[in-house]
Amino acid sequence: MHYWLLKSEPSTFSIDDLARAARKTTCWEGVRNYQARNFLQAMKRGDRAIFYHSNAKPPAAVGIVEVVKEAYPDHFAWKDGHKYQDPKASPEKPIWSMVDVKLVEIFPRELPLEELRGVKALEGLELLRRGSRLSVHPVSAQHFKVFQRLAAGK
DNA sequence: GCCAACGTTGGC
DNA sequence: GCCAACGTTGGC
Repeated sequence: MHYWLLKSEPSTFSIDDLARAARKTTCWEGVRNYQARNFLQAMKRGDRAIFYHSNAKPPAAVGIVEVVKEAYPDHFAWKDGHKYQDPKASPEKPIWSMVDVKLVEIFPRELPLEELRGVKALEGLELLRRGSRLSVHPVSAQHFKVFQRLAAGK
C-alpha cells in the first residue's frame, strides 16, 4: 500500500462536499500537470491519501481518502467549454487521468499548514518544501502515521 | 535546445 | 491583492 496527498481548493471541492457525495465517493478530475498525473497513474486500489485544503483559510490537512478506482481517462478534458477542457486531449488521446476516491475519515480537528511546518517528524514532506505546488504527491508511510497521530491529538 | 514571456498555484 | 516559485509556450 502506498500513501499520497491530494490538494483541493475547498471553494471548488471540500472534504465536506465529499462527505455529502453519493457513496462518499468522487472522481478526482482536473489534474493538468504531468508530474501530478503520473502520480495519479501510479495509485493502486486501497492506497490512502491525505485530503488537503489549499487556498483555504487556513490551508490545512483535513482528512483521509481511499483510492477505490485506479486511473482512467479524465473525459472532462474534451468536454466543450468545461473549465478543465484541454484542446490537445481527445477520446483517442486522453492525455489526462483521474482516479476515484472515497472518504475514510474527516479528522477530528484540522491540521493547519502552519502547525505542520513546525512538526519535526514531517521533515522532508513534499507539501512543506518551499515553493511546492504539486497537487498530487506521495507521502511516506512514516509521515502518513504522523498525520494520523496529530489528528487524533496525541 | 535555449530562454524570455506568460500563465498558474497557493501562501501570506 | 501581492508575489515567489514554478510549469508551459513559442520564437529563434
